[in-house]
Amino acid sequence: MSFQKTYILTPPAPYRFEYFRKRVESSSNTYLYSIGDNRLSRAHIIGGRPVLVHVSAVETTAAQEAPRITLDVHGAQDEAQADAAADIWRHMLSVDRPLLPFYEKVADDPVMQNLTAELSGLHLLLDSGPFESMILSIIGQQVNLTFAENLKRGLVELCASSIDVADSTHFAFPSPEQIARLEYDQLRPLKFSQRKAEYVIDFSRGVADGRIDLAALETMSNEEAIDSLVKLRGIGRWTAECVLLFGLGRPDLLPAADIGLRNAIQHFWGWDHQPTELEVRAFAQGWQGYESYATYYLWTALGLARAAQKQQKETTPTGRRKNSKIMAEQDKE
DNA sequence: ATCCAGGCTCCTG
DNA sequence: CAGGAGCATGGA
Repeated sequence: MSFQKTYILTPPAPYRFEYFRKRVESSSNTYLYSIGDNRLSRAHIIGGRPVLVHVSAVETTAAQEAPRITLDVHGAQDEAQADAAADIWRHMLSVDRPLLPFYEKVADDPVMQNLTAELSGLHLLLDSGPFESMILSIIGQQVNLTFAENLKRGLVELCASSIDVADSTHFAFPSPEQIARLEYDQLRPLKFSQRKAEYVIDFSRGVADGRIDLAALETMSNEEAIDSLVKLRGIGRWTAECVLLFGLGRPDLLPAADIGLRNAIQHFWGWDHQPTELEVRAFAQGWQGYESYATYYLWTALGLARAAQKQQKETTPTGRRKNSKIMAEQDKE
């Protein structure tokens, strides 16, 4: 007895859905997303019940034409629940955020102009909301990405709701209540440090019992929201900024201390040193209103440049041990 | 082996 | 109050 509804999204051009698929694949988010031949699937828990969303897109090769994105929502109890799932996806895919104003804003900088042309149609691809974003960001603190994925998968499989469809299991990201019910000792065997277990569970308990009001972040300025978040144990500025960018989708967030952003500025503008946080702030004056986008494009471009470098190194081998393993790893990127 | 990962807290001097 | 150890593990 379940409700099914299909939504067609037609975001403003330029929009390339391909970037979303690649991002999901490269971050090996297999604990949340399953990748089929022509679609992505993910479960969400809404109103205490899990629903399943299949996402597919028809892309044209014309740069100025946007894709038609289809959302198939299964297992909802009623139309309101299905609509809520569709809203989450509109948010995650940034379909209501045209890119052209950003491109125009940075058009007078040749480096940025080059990047926006290269990555035309790349949108901010977000987490489902501030709670998920916070938990993922806390887990991602300090540790390498592979290890972080193991922790995330372990947490999700430990406490999340799931939907079984055709012998595959789709886990929804756990609700605050589901994580709040855990004890620290349950996360230790998953290789969480004691601290990390405390940060994740304590934050969830705060949200679950109402001490932490994530909805209130919506009406705050970036600085107000960051100030309120960093008061919480385990949450520093970097983590708060991640939540504003990837959880709330703020367009104008500048993570000026971020090592990736500083590396990117040094790399693409040919600085002889890594810019300081202060230098980043001065440098970013020209991005005003679109700092998140500029940052996101620079992270992406630097990632691609690094991958290309790696590939280059690979094609001029000096020794060829473990060839097959290295190839397999490259395929993921 | 050693050092660092898209940090942060807590302890020390 | 700056500076540094410690966290848990994987990859270079």
